Amino acid sequence: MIRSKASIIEACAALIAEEGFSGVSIEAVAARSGAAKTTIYRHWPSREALLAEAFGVCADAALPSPDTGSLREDLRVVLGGLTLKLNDAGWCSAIGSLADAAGRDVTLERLHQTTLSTGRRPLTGILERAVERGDLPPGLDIEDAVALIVGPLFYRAMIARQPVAEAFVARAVDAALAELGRART
Amino acid sequence: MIRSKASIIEACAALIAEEGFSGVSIEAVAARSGAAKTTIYRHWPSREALLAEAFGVCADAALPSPDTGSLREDLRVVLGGLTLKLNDAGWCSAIGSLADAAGRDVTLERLHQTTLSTGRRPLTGILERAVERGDLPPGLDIEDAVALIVGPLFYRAMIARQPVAEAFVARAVDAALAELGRART
DNA sequence: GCGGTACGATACGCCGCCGTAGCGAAGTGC
DNA sequence: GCACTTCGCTACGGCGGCGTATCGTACCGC
Repeated sequence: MIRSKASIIEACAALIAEEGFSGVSIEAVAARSGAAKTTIYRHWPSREALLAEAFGVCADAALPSPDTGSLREDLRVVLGGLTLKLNDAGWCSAIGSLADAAGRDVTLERLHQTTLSTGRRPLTGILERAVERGDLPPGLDIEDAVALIVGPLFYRAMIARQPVAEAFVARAVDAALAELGRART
Repeated sequence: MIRSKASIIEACAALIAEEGFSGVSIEAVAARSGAAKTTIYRHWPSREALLAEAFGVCADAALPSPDTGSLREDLRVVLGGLTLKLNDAGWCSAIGSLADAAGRDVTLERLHQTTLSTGRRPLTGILERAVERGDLPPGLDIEDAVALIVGPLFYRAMIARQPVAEAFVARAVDAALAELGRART
């Protein structure tokens, strides 16, 4: 039947958003989903397996992946999508608690890195196309560029824990592009 | 006597650095410090009180607060200090786990905000003096400026979880200053 | 409508942690 | 050196989570 699986994952994702990655217990998932604890253990071998699967649900919703031909416009679109997520407490809780837990568990570190690299793919794509067009200098370090662009946004939302305003995103883009547009030292 | 208090705080700070803010139990502190659980409860009314006090130890070590008259040089010094902390796994664990937990507990949110505003005071001081000297435009939004400057560094260390290189810090400074030096829109 | 499967409910033993209590042994002040 | 404080040790009842086992039942395909 597997009619319970979906509701279990949904409940688990909601709990991750509320309580954080390490604050979710199987008992709580069972209570919230209406499923029995036994049923959960029938579907997943361990707590980690369930969490990993449920995590995708609340963090994987992809960013837009525009290709307008204009670097600035592409960035505006993709960072608009990112801003929506950064201003969502549940998303921040999920990502933040996983990032935190990743420092103490190799398995979680892998999950976190996978999530990260999947999530920023739209952005790296934009940057690579901009390099091909000549809008950004060749040999650009994509990793550095991503950190320069989204770093201020993540800091604002997840460290300072304050809302990310559209005007601030614009400033961050201006700052990053001013630097990235220069030939490298 | 109070000879036990110091060792308890020290053990608690070490555990925060290792296990994160919400991964510390009184029993673990007792075992690690050599003190009895009873003694801990004699000194602190609750787990939270102890954690708050111990947190200061492993996160409060102040950044340098230079005033060389040169904005770039001041930034170089203070961000050098910050980079040392960001490349320390214990510091990241402490700050990151508190930032994460702050989303679910008002008391911890206050502690986190206090830690943040204390920690960035050297940086805000530098920026304010630069504005007074005319090196930065008047009316500069200090909050925005701080996020622009340190955001990429925090992202690199605590989100991407990779080492922060000196060259990257230089690029982040260049990017932020290029934007901050402009008149605001 | 009959077998098989997926499920819910309950109960179990185990563990780790909570916060408290009682006691005896050190160290400290005078 | 005596009173007093601080401390370590042990034990307690309670709680919540773990992962497993058992049993009864609802749903499915055919």
